[in-house]
Amino acid sequence: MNDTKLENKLEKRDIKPTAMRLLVLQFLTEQIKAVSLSDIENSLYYADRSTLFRTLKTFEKNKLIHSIEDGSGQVKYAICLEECDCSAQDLHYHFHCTKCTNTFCLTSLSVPAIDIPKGFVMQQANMVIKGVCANCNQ
Amino acid sequence: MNDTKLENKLEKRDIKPTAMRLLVLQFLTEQIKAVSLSDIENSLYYADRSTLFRTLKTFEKNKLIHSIEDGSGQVKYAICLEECDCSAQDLHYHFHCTKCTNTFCLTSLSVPAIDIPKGFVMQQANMVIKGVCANCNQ
DNA sequence: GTTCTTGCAAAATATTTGCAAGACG
DNA sequence: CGTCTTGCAAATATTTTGCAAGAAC
Repeated sequence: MNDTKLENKLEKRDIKPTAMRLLVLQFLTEQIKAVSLSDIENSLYYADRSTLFRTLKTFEKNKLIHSIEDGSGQVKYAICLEECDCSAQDLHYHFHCTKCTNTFCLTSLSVPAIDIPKGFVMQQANMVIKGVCANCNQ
Repeated sequence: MNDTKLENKLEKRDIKPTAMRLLVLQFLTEQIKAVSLSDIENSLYYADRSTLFRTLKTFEKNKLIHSIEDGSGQVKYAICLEECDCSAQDLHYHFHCTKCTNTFCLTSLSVPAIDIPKGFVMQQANMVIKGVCANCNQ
């Protein structure tokens, strides 16, 4: 993906496109799995941890990415789909492989409507399936 | 619940019923919400954090309780249903209220079968719905 | 006496914030 | 100049482990 497209993605979510943010976004775009703060820190090793942290928070707040708590002890982040605003309608499952500890978005599988109890209001969800991924299961 | 019943619960899961473990189990049994290590520490304030930690790990390994990562930054624990062995068949949703930060098991709502991709093996899951609970939503 | 459990202390891991320097407009 | 962003450092929060004393059998 070229820089112009990345810039557009940021601006569409009202995020000022700085060099750092473009790098982080590019990195996230290249991934097929959800990544942790440490993953990013190790890949963009010249970037500071707190900058990355705040970048991710900004991205998440503006719904460019979503976070996943997969039980690994580290929060993972992944890019949202183009039109996603991370509402209850945009739900998808995540798969966390307990062998390789990778976490993938299963975007092709939408979560069926959930009939939550009366009085409860659903805003978002964190759906993580745990097991062994196809790659580790050979 | 009396001590004999609590003891039976532990022995049924091959856990030696010590005084500490009975206290922790009793506390967990009394809760209508999932509790964190800190919650237990504050309630059983004479008990040591690491003892409680190891007690919970033992309980979890032997499938007396299950853990929930609700994104609060703290792992929460809740008692399994009587015949639950926390396999994929025993799945239920959890509701995490972002106002009061409480997390409840929605045991009445079973999770529909999930058609995960070929080659993937599902072992367990962490299903957390986030929003506002009935109590906070008044 | 051997094994399991517990308590104290400290280590390890992750997240989050304060503050000042720098970039941007 | 004023606001936003970044980097360094340190604080905070939570989980996890080492080790020795004690309890259980």
